[in-house]
Amino acid sequence: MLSEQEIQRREALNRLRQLGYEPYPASEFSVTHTAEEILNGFETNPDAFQSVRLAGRIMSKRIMGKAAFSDLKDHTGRVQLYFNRDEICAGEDKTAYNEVYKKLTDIGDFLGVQGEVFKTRMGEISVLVKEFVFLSKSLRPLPVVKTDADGKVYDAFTDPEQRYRQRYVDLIVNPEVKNTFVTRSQIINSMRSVFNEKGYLEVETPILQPIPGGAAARPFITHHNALDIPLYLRIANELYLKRLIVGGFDGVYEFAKDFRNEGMDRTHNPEFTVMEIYVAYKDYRWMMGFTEQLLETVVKDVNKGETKVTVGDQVIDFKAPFKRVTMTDAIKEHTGIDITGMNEEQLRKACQSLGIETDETMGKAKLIDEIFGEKCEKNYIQPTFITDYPKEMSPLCKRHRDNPDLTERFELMVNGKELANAYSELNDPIDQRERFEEQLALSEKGDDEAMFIDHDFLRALEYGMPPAAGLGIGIDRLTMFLTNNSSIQEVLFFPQMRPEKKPVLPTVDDYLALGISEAWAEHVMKVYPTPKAMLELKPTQVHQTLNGFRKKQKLDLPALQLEDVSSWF
RNA sequence: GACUCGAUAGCUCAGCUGGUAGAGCAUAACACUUUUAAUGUUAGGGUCCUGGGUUCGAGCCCCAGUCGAGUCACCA
Repeated sequence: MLSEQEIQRREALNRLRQLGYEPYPASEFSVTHTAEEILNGFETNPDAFQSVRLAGRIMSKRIMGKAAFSDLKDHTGRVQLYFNRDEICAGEDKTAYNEVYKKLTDIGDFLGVQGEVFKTRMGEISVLVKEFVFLSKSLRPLPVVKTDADGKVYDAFTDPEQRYRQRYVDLIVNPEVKNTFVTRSQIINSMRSVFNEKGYLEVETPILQPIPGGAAARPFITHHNALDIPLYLRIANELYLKRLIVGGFDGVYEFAKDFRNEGMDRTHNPEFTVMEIYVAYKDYRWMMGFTEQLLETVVKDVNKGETKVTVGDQVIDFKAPFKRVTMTDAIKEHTGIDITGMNEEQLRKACQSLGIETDETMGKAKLIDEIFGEKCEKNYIQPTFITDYPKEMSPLCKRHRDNPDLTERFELMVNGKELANAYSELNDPIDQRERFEEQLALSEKGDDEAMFIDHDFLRALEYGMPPAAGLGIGIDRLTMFLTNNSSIQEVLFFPQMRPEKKPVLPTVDDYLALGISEAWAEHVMKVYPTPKAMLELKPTQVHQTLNGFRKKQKLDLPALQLEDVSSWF
C-alpha cells in the first residue's frame, strides 16, 4: 500500500514526463562548483561565481508567490537556491516555475542547476537559478529535520532502529553521522600510512578458513559444495599472517573483517574490523613503544593535532608513553590478592572470596581472566598497557623471558575496555604444539571456545619463524573512542539487525491460488480478509454467505455452486 | 538469557475514568517578488506492532507473541 504522499509523487513523476522533463536522465550533469566552494569563495572573489553549475538533493522549499527558496545539499554541504519565476521562465509560458518547480519538485529530488551566485537581503549567499533539470525524482518522503537560528533541532530523525536499518536516510538528514564515518576512514588511512612508511606490506589472507584459528571464539560455519567440506568464517587472521613471516616478509599487516558467532550488544557486532600487524625480529616491549606512537599519531591526525579525546564524561589523553602495569600487579592493586604461583584450586577459592562465579570448565587462565575482567579492567581509563599474562590464557604467545608461567603479552586498556592486544609471538614449534594440546584438553573439558590444532601452522613453525611481535587493534572500538560514540552500531554503516518482518497482507493471487475464479476473487477478499479466515469455516456456510453478498451488492456474476466452493477447501 | 521501557499519520510526539483518534513538521489548495523552523487561511492523510481475552464498547485493561532501546548476564 502506498501512502498518500507516495501516490502524489508518482503522479508528479508522470506529469513531469508529460511536460517533457525526464526525471531519470541518462546523461552526465557536469558540475563546476560545490556548495562548499560557493560558500567559502564568493565573498573574496564574487566575479568567479557569475555562472555556476551544481547538483544535489533538494532539502527544503519556501515559496512566496513569484519567488522561492530551496536548500540544495551536495556532498560538501548545503547552499540556498533562489528560484524567481521570471528568471526561470523568460517568455510567457510560466510552467517551469508555476508547475514544474512549485508543484512537481519535492523534498528529496536531485536537481542540477545553473545560475549566478549572489547575496540575499538577509545576507545569505545563494544561487540565483537560471536553469534546472531533474537528475533523479524521489518517490518517498524524507523525514524533514529543521534547525532554527539558535541551532535547536526540530523533529530529529532519532529512532535507532530506523537509523540503522535505513542508514541512507540517516546520512541524508543527520549530517553529523557522516563525520563519524569520515573519521573512521581517516583512522584507517592514518594507520596505513604509518605502516607503509616503515615499509610493512599490506596483505590479504583467507576469510574462509578450514580451521578457524588465532582466537578463542565461536565461529560461523558454512559449506563448500565442490570440495564438500565445512569452511569457517575467520575469527582471526593471526595464523595466516605469521605464515607470511615464516615466508620471509619483515612486516605484514591487514585490516581484517573477523566474524564471531556470539551475542550482540552495543559493543559487539557479529562482524567487526581488526587491524593486525606482525613485525619480524621485534618483541612485545618494542611493540608497546610502537603502539603508543601509532595511536598518538592516529589520534592527532583525526583530532586536529590534539592528543586529548573526550569519551562520554572522561577526557582521555593518548600522549605517549602510556602507563605499564603487569597483570599480577593489577590484580594485587585492585583485590589485594597475589596470584603468583597459585594453582587452579587456589584461584577458584580466590574467585569465591571476591564473589566471582566460577564453573568446572574454567581452567587457570579463565579464572585469572575473570578476576581481571571483574575487578580490574574497568579502572583503567587512561591508556594503560597490562602486561605479562598467564601462560594458559595465551596459547600463541611466547613464554616470558623471566618467568615461565607468564607470557610476553600486553593488552592496551582504554576507558575500561580492551583496545589492543599484542605478543612476542611464540615461534618454538614444540612449545606451540603443547599449547595447542592444552587447548584440546580444555575443549574436551567443555570450553567451546578453546582453539583447534592447526597442523599446517605447526608445520610452518617447524621450518622456522623469526622472532616477531604481533599487534591487533580493534578498529571499531578505536573509532568509538575517537568519535565519542558509546555503541558499535554508531560506527558501522550497516550493523547487524534482526531481519525486518513485513506483515504479509493477502493479495488477490492468494485467493486465485485456491481456485477461485478471477471474477469472484476480489469479492471473496472483501468478505474474508484472509484466505485462512474463510478456510476455517464450512464450505456450505461460505457458499451461502458469498451468494448473499452477491445479492446484496447486486453483482453481475453467476451465483456460486456449492461444488465450486467446496473445491477451494 | 533476565529485568525495565517503548511501538499511534511520511517524521517527532500527545492521548482524559475504557466511550467518534490529536498537535507540530511534511503533503494538497489558495494568497504572497529576498525567505530562512518563512507566514496566513483551508483541506486530506491512521490495519493505534500482531494475535487472543475481559467489556455493551479497547489506542488505553489482561494474556501471549514480534521488533527495538536501556541495564545486567554471556562474550577477550
